[in-house]
Amino acid sequence: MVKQTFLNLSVEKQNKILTAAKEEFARASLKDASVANIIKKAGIPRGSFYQYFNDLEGIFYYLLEEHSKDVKKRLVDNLVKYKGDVTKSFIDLYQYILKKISKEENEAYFKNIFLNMDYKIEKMFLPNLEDNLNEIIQLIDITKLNIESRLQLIYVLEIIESVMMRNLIQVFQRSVSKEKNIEIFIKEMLLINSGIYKKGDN
Amino acid sequence: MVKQTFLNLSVEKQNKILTAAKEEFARASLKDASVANIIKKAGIPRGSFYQYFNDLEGIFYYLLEEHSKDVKKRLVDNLVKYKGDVTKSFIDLYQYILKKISKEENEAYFKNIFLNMDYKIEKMFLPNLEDNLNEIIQLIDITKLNIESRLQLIYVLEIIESVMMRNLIQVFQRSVSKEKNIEIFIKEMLLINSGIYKKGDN
DNA sequence: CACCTCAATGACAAAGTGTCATAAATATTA
DNA sequence: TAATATTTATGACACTTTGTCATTGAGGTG
Repeated sequence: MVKQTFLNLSVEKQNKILTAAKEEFARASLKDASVANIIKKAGIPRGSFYQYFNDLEGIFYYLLEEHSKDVKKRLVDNLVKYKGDVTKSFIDLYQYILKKISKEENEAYFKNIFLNMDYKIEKMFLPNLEDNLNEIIQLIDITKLNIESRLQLIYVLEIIESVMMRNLIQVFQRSVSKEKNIEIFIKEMLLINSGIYKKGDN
Repeated sequence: MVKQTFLNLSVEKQNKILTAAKEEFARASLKDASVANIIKKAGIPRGSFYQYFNDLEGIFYYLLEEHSKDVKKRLVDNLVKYKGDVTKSFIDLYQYILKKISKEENEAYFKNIFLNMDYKIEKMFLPNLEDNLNEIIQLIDITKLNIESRLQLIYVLEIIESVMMRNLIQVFQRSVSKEKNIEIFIKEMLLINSGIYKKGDN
């Protein structure tokens, strides 16, 4: 958890600490990173760190939250732009995230995050369906979807998010080009759209 | 990594250590568990532990491997039993895993695993598609599937595994009964089967 | 018995964690 | 302005854990 003390700090000092933290998380996963390294890089005493955050996780999730907000905003924008088309919105979102995590200055940082992505981090990273459900659901055009209830729409969103996340992780896991990776994601989305079973056989 | 020295030990001694480790991993996640606790519980000196395993992860993944083998066997059995029907095979597999992880004596252990499931653990836990692909693919009846290539079949399997895994995690994350959880998984499988888009609209 | 191989042992250095009492800085009030 | 209250800064400290390593012990073999 971030503490009020940190938020009271000048923006410059905040940034100095956040930058140091990001460097540390670019060097090592949450599991292997250390408070010791962050304070060394930021040039602050140990005690200060613990005035600002509860622990290492605190600053890790604080950093991650920025991206989370950004991703959610893009999804909402997309749903408006594509008039509620879920598939188009998520394919665009996928490309947006991919571009972001591939940026030179972010790559090592996101590599550590994605290769150690657990479901707590995933929940933080993606627009949290449980919290923002209503806002997102309202924007979706359900007339094209093969669903009969709000609950089924949630299932659809969860399936898409699962598939999206796994594909993003594979960016760092497999030696596949960005272009190929997008192609695979789109193909999987199309499979989900049309169904994996032959029509009529079900 | 497990070392040969451990495998040379008597089965009783091996079990004493594995039991202690399982207790520790029932108490805490991989991140929070400690070698110190395992050796205390097992009553072995510190040096011995490091003769048997490289580190904590070593024994963690060694334990997990047992389940991995078991799950893979069940999937193969299912594919035979259900004559290559992917959906039926995975729904049965899902129920099998759910039953196993809900067992009294396993619950705390699996809770820690699933709530801290990252993609490295996931890869270990599930029948590894990359390693066992051929064996599994051969058993699948593709005539019912809406696919045109071997590659698409892999996509289908990956989608199913993603969805399965997320639902398993939610057993421990959400306060939903086992029955309801199975129901949701089945509904999601049916959605994937028939497609999330209305037929003809695509 | 002498030798060899492999297992057992626990002291140790290194590294990190989170806390706490105290000092310093800043804000508030009289 | 001076006194007081609040907030922030600091680093020493106790504690926990890790992985190593030199030494000891046990069992088998020629």
